[in-house]
Amino acid sequence: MVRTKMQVLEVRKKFRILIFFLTFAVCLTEHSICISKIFKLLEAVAIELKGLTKRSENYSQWYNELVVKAELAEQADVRGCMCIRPYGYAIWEKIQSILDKKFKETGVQNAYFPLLIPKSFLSKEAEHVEGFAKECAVVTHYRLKTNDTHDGVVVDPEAKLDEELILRPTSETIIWNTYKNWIKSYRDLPILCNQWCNVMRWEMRTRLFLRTSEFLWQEGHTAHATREEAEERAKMMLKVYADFVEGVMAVPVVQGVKSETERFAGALDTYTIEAMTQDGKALQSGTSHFLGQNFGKAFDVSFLNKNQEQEYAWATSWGVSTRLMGALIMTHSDDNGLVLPPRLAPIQVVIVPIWKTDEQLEAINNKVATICDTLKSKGITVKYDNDDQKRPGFKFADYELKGIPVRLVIGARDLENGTVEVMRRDTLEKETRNIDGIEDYVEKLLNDIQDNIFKKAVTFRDEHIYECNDYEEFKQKIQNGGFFLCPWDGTAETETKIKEDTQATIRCVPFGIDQTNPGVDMVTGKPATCKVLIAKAY
RNA sequence: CGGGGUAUAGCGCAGUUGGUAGCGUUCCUGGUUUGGGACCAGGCGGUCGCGUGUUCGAGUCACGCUGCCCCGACCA
Repeated sequence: MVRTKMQVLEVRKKFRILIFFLTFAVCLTEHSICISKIFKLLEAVAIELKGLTKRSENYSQWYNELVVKAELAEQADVRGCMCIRPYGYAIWEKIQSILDKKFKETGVQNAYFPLLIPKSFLSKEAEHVEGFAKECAVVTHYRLKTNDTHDGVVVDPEAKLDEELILRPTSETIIWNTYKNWIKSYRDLPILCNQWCNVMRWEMRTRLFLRTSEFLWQEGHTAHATREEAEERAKMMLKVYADFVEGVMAVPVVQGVKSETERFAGALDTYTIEAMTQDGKALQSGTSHFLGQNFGKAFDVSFLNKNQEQEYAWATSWGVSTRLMGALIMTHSDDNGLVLPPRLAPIQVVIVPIWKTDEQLEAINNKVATICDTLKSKGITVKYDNDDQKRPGFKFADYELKGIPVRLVIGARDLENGTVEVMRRDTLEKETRNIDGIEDYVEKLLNDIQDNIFKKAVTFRDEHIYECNDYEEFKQKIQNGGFFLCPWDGTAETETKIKEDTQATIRCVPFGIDQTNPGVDMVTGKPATCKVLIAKAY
């Protein structure tokens, strides 16, 4: 990180204190002022100057610090839960509004189903309960009683529930229990519902946005008269996700289908999009499930088809969560902080004035007012920060940390020359341009940034996808991250062995690759059924 | 659930053989500043996680409890 003048002054101050201590230490050697203290102070000086941890030093720590320092989210004082701060939530709201529109364009309607689900519902689909039981939080009582001293101290719950409730880990059960009442005839189908909500999964280990006990998501649940229609819907929604994640978030993904062991509990097929993080791991960013008739049978949802036959309804479900925020961060951001794609940035352009006198500020204010109006008329969100409580250098660093795509700086000097300084966040390149027509330039620049960060991410991903047929070579190379395209014999045993040996898992059977003659399995040497994508995952 | 660590000002930390708590930062006030995270001066802010015990006296010692973090198990 570039050391600023002010930081240098700060170091000098710290060293003055240090030298003071050292002098003291020399004077009082017989009293043995601890050398370790001096080292501790040195360490403190180093930490203070470091700012954000570098990605190359500790990727995991860099991520955690960035989420907090960019004011996206923080750990709540509740086990495994997070508080999403206004800036982070603004990004989520943009994700929501754009996706919501895309869903509706395919005929989906929004609805809402309860947070609490009777425990017995979960048990109705055998595989489903197997997959989720361990992650369920259970409501066993209602009404707390306070203690006898009436000092407001809440003690034990008083009334036990006859039937315990679970907090939804996902809503297939309550929704299909409801669909039973909605579906009598093929004329009632399809039903295409989505809900934006929270779910709760009692995870052992959590990380902000990537895995939290409570998280926000959308879950779509559709019911269809035919198998073909349901399968088509599941694939259609995966395409909606992939188009959104690549087109709006500028995050490239690999699309594919999950292996049997990795697929959703209760699904016949799980389609997935897998993003690659900068440390070469896979991040499952969205899934779409073809559920067959499993939930139709479990909840007795049947209808009279066109041939006058009673038939169980066919189902899909599909979801993306606040985990997308993690994918966003781990694809684009750098050692200076967040890098946001313009199409998702809550603020796309920030304008910082630099002035000495009130007259100068007023002149800049007037000039900026017209620029802001023109930008807004182009649909660009712009923030003018003439707060005189903060110095320009502070603002520069802060807006870089927050990932604002474009920064304009206008000072008294620029007013005289008719210029403006333009900085793009993705490359941190600065240039001075004529202030006339700057709005058109900014509009073009935003598009350039969107394209550039996507291309950069695609290049990075493609450089880290390897074809591999040799298990020894694989075991060695996978330790440095990356996606590996390998022939697989289709057995769960092989999958387990790979996981035990390397911690890597089969992410998917990717679409769009040649599967004729997949070769022989690199672990067992048996004929392969297909080539699969293997990676370590978040 | 097992192993380890930790708990002192909003945040990050120091606190020696037990003697009544301090540093940095944040925040507030005033002034000087403002083209890359300002400086100087002054000020506010803590029943030291909770409980019991030992002691004339506990942040410090003992015992118990609780929260959080790390490692493992777990993770559609």
